[in-house]
Amino acid sequence: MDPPSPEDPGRTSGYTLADFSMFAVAVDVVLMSIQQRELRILLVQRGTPPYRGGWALPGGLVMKSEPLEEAAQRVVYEQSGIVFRQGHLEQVGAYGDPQRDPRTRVVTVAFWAVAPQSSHPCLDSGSAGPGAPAYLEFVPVPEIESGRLKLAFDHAHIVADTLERVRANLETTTLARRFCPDEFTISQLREVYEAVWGGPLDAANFQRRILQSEGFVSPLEKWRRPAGRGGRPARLWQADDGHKRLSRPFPAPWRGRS
Amino acid sequence: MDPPSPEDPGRTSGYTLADFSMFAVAVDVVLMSIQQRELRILLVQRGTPPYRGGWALPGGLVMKSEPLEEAAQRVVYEQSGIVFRQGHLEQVGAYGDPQRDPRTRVVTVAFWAVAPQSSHPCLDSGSAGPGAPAYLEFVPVPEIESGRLKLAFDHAHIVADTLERVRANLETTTLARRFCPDEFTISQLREVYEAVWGGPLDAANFQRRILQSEGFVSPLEKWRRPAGRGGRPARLWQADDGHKRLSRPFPAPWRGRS
DNA sequence: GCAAAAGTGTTTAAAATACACCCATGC
DNA sequence: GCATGGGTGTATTTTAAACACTTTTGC
Repeated sequence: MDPPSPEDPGRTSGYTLADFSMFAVAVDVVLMSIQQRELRILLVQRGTPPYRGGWALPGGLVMKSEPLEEAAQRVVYEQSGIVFRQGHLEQVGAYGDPQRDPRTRVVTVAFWAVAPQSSHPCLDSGSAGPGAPAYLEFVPVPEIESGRLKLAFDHAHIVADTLERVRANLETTTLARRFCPDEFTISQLREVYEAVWGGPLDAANFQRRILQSEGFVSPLEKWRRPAGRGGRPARLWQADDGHKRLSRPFPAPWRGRS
Repeated sequence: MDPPSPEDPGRTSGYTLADFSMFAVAVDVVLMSIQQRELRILLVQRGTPPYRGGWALPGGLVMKSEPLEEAAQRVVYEQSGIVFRQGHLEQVGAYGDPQRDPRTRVVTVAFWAVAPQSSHPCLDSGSAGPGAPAYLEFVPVPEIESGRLKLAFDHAHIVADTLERVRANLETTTLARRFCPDEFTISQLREVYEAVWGGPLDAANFQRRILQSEGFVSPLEKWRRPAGRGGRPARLWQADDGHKRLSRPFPAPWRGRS
């Protein structure tokens, strides 16, 4: 909208009720998982037009009296069979460009969530209705960010915004714990940072830095046996309560310093 | 939604088209301004039910083919006469609780923006239709955060989320420049930080820290005469291009350190 | 001259970085 | 023993914080 000229007689005049229509409201979910030390995002191959055969985020329309968060959990379950924790769901934002869906105007609310590590997506054999995906898998983030994979709608935009948010939040909050099981080692936590930031961290300094942050992790009197070809047993830790902002940001080497 | 039981025969069965309805979509805007060294937010006193007479954020329904950002600019202009820059508009998120509006289900997309310092809101004498506010003013943030002022709908929640975001972004981005005019002094920039964070900063250390951050400000060969009872003239600076993430976060004393 | 605001210098404390080194295990 | 991963110690560099001090103006 051009800045309206101040000499307009009445600023709210000129509209009729027909100008204000109802909208289709949808949710799209960026479901993340770390597998083989790589950050991955669940993508579905669309079984119906538009963008039939193209890659997209799991998503769908919100029901009449359904909270947005519940819709996000529902569509992920319907399309992949994956159930994730309520606390591990966070909003990215609303995407409402009038042209974003070629069929009709849709405002979509994007969420991101963490899938349990063990979870593997599976198609719903019982239903192949509209919206049912043809195929789905956890795709490594580098493959998506390279641009080789074309995503439907504005989903590339949604993914980019989400990754920026998640990477930034790793610096300033205790978010990394969400990617870990209930009991975890400091190395597992470090692998989260390395997978999301996409680069190695000094294990010694990482350990100290985490333990210095109050309210991040608490020690357990348990140890994990070394896997593979040996190594000292690692102490297990549990997450402290709540999703907190760190008192001091966690230093991120992945961004060029001035 | 409870986690659905895995033995459900078909995950997508059981819905009919009637379950997916159309929604009213609105925008609400947290318009900020620094006046008398205080951060303030534009609030309108509602002229129509619900919450008639209560305080609320400027907002309204989105039109059929209107981008969300344009709707945000439009409703602020209609309700206050204030026009702000496109670049100074950022989304906070979508708020879609089924009970958030007592009349019908409304999904609102919240934005925050910066008003030019000189701008003062005025009612639209030409129109008193539905949605036209009865009164409006820039209310100091401490007054809102104290809880003495009750806000309509979930607007207290929107304001809280916005303030958290803006305060955090001052640390990690060059956001503060948006609150300044085209040419400004380092003290003016510091006053932005002090108003938003709500506490004093060391002027000497602040100056150095800003100048060390590449891509924040560029010097002009201009100086501002001291106001009031004297003082050394201050150099004027201009904002470097774009809204950038700082290479190193700006230290915030307002958050307790561990 | 004196007060006020802008801006620089200097000292001290704290934090990040790099990396050497010890610990406990599997084979 | 040796490789492997867990974990601690320590020297070095970088950054933040506190505040003394100089500069340039208005009155």
